[in-house]
Amino acid sequence: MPRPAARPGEDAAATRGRILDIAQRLIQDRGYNGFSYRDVAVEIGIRAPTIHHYFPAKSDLATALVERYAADVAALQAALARDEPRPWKRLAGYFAATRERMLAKRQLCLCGVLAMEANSLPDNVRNAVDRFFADNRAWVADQLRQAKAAREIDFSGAAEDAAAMIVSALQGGLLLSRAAKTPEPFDAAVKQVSRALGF
Amino acid sequence: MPRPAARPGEDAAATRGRILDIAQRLIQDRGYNGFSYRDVAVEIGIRAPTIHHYFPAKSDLATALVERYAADVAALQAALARDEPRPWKRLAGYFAATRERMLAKRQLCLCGVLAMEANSLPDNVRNAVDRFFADNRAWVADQLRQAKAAREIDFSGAAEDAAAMIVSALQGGLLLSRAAKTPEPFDAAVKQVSRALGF
DNA sequence: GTCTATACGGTGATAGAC
DNA sequence: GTCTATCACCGTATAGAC
Repeated sequence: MPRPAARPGEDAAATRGRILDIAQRLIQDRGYNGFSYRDVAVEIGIRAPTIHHYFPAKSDLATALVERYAADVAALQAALARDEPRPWKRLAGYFAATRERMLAKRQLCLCGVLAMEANSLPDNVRNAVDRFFADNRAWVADQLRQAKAAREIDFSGAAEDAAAMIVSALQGGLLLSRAAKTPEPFDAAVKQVSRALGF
Repeated sequence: MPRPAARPGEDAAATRGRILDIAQRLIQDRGYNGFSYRDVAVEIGIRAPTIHHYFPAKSDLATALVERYAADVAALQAALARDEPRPWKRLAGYFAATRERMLAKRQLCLCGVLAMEANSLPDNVRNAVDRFFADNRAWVADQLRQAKAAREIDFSGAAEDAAAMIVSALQGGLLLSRAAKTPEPFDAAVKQVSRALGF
């Protein structure tokens, strides 16, 4: 009789959104193979099979998650490009956003986690993750070129290589910080990257 | 009657070694939560419960694995320090060894994978992984200081920060290369790191 | 040292009632 | 839209025979 909430009329897409939010947090926390529909269900207050109504298979949930996540990051990058005229400041904003969004909650990048587990993931998910990193590298490389042209920063070699190094350092820094249970390794890596670029 | 091999007298510690080898490959491939005793058993040609004879719990296997892996890497670093008088060459050898050992088999660093899954790992395993990265950072920082003192390379800032950046970039590069199914991102990241140091 | 048998819970998924 | 019931596994782990 005393069933808390979220039954019939509770809303339509609201439940779907909650499923995505909780699943994303759980994956960032424990990985794709480390969470179950049941885990998500108990947090919402529904039964596990109900989730199949929104996402028939677990891989459907993962696919939707990566798409939403990639769109969020792309929106952040677009906002930085719109609001911040100095390219080097856009890069700094990107670093800071990575730190805030991920490290404040002691979480890794969703796509970083899924890249690690790529070998046990359906192809469409794996391809979406690959695209995420390719897009990020391209965006970072673009800012690097603009900042260099504006003489705000300096680096030798191709912008694409520098971008690969930067994205790798961010992902790896998150990894080391998780193992160490402190933001120190991530912060040290980002500090050194910034210094190498000259800001 | 036609039982292939590895029965009673097959040897003592040989089976233990095979278990470790196969389990390490599977973890690097699919993660700690992505492999089972059964997977290991079928590859060896024994039954799953037999493995409990060698490693009572799965976490015991993981612990032994991290210890052996850390010892292997430490031995490599010691060999480089012994055989290579130029510190910058030792760093280059460390980068190359990471590339060969991991990327040739399309595998990640064992401790990188376990760091990702740290939240669902027993404390002793997590601590061993943390120690692995701390030791690696310390070794890299040491080579950086020596190479700088010998005027072989140059970098600004603290050697510890640069080491954090380097270890992070290596781990992240492996991650991006797994997603991309090509060594290109790793190679690009390492190329840029080398260039930033001046070799 | 390896086996068979077994316990017991978790997992993704489906069918059908309300 | 959510439930209950149920399925067919798979997972780690233990007990005891050989």
